[in-house]
Amino acid sequence: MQGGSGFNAVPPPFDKSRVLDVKPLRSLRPIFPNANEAPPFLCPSPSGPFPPGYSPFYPFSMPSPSETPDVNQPEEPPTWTPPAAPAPIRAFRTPEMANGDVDQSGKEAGPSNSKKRTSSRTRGSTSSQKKEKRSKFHLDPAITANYVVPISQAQREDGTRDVVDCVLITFDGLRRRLSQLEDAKEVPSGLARRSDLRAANILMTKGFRTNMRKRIGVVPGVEIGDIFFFRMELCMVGLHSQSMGGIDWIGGKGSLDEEPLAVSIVSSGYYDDDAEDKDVLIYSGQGGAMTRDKPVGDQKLERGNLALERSMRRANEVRVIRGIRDVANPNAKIYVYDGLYVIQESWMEKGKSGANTFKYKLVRVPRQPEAFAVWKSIEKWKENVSSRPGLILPDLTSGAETIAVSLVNDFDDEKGPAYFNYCSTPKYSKTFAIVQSSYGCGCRKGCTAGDLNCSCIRKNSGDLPYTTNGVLVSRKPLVYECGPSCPCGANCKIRVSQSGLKVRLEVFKTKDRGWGLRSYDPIRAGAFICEYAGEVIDKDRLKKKLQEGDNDEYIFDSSRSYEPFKWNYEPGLVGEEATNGASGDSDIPSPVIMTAKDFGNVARFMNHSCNPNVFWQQVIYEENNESFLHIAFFAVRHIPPMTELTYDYGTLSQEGDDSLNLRKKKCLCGTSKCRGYFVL
DNA sequence: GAGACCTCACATTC
DNA sequence: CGAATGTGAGGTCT
Repeated sequence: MQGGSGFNAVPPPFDKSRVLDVKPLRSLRPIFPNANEAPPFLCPSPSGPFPPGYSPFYPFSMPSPSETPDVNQPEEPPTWTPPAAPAPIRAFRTPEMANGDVDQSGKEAGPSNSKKRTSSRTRGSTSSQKKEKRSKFHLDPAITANYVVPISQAQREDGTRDVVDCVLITFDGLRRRLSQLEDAKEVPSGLARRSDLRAANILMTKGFRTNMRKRIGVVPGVEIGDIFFFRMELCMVGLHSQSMGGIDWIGGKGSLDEEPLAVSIVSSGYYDDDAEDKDVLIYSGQGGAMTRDKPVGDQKLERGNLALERSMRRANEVRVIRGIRDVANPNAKIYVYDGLYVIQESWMEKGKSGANTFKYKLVRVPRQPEAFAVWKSIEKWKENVSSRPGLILPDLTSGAETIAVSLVNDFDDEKGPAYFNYCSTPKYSKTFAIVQSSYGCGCRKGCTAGDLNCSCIRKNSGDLPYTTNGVLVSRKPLVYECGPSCPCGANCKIRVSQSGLKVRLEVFKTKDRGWGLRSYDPIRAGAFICEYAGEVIDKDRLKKKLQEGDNDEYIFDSSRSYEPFKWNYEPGLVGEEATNGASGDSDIPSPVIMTAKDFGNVARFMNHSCNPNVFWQQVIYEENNESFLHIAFFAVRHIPPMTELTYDYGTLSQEGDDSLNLRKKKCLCGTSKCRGYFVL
């Protein structure tokens, strides 16, 4: 995920200047360097003098840069070693098997034997070693044992952007796969529910997590504006390690000289917090709420409440995560990391039920990039498009898409991109129809997961390629969607990419890369964004076009070389040798080349990045009794609103052709993985 | 070290 | 659709 709050062409995915802004705000550096060596608690006056070993408090004095962990250090990408042998997750044990074989699964899980190693009381550098406990779930050992954990011990303690991305992408890949199995009821009931918890449990048991060392302030690799779709995601990247609790803290384990200090809170609306203001949050303490076996009671100054109280006295920063109702899925919440806050005051008041409730007034530390504030602005723009500053056109598609796409320039005076014809689907000439016997499935009521009588599901190797939420489960050489001759209705789960835009997009002027594309809505990993529409041409015509000096900057070419990246949880499908899940695979009838110079859709505005947040996937479905390939774009990871959408344009597979080499351009993606150039 | 306790989840059902 | 409900997880703490 990329930080995504810049209004003005912040080059995602990694705007270093923005992160630099955050750094000085970090104040109290290791308060508890080590539980065993920590000096007794001291509370210096804000203006000093400060006891040795303590940094002064912000804002009275800035911490010295050398004491601030450098979020922007060159990152060591996690080395990714796929398992030696493919281990499909489909191989779940039945409960009977698992119960009869508990010892074996424990043994096979490897690290689980090491739980004696450290006392659970030790904190600091050894804290993560105790975590390698046994999973509660009885999985086929082949799933867990073969899995090489690509997270080093150091990365487990302290993350980087790449490690955080890796953890989240792996988590959601596994979660989607489990969810797919659950939908298909391929797993014994009861084992499959809550794929989020199960995925997190499997990975965390293997030590597949980061930032386990709890800390006050900045969490390396997590950026303000990052979004999460499950509480477990917050745990896995060390942003907030309580799986349910709203307040997370360190210290205070019963000893008097070690007071608890809050590190983070999640405001999700369970208590009546006041979360309307973008910079101020009135947060309720924990406890006292009515549960099944307990009536409403007064809150006590203990646990999280005590930690918040102590953090207020010390003017410590507290990370704030705001839970927001997901408009696309009203049952669910999206968690937005809104940066650091300080607690300005606290009081006790009578809640609705008459019981005493703690209240904390948290105020956002200034000079941080906007996050929640962006959401508030977008809310207004969506109500009334003309309130969007810099708006040129409310809908540049002139109604061709199901959802309007704004054209905005809040950067300079340019009035819009060069003229082109908007078309929402690719223009194929007859010669490109795929010779393929086309036949529909027979599902009258819509295709249901696990129904192997459905020929469309069978074409997708027996899986429904999308989850119930319409999220793509795995990258594949080809995804088969239902077509017009399928009797399933338009609401069929296998009609995701053909049903048009789902998120509110904006074409905007970037600061140095022409026009770009971004979204007002949050986009979760695997969600469909748009397809690539243009005129389909063949290789020869492309070559000729370029030799004639046509300066076409809107080419899509699936036959280029694409940087491999791991997205599916399943090892083997998209492995180290496979490229973009496409080229070189015999499943692909023919490469797809399109130009969107004269005819195209929003996808023509997506810029290149060497570390993109969007990937393409070939999709096929039949139209007018002939099948055509489509290029559909899906989110690599969760993408916060207003983050520029980018994909990898790929590199040329055959070097030496001058007309092609001329199309190399200097890359401005600014990511740590930048190759230095890209190909138009 | 085992287990009780705490908790602003989530999905499903009504 | 909101409320009710059941099954949860990691961390804290005894």
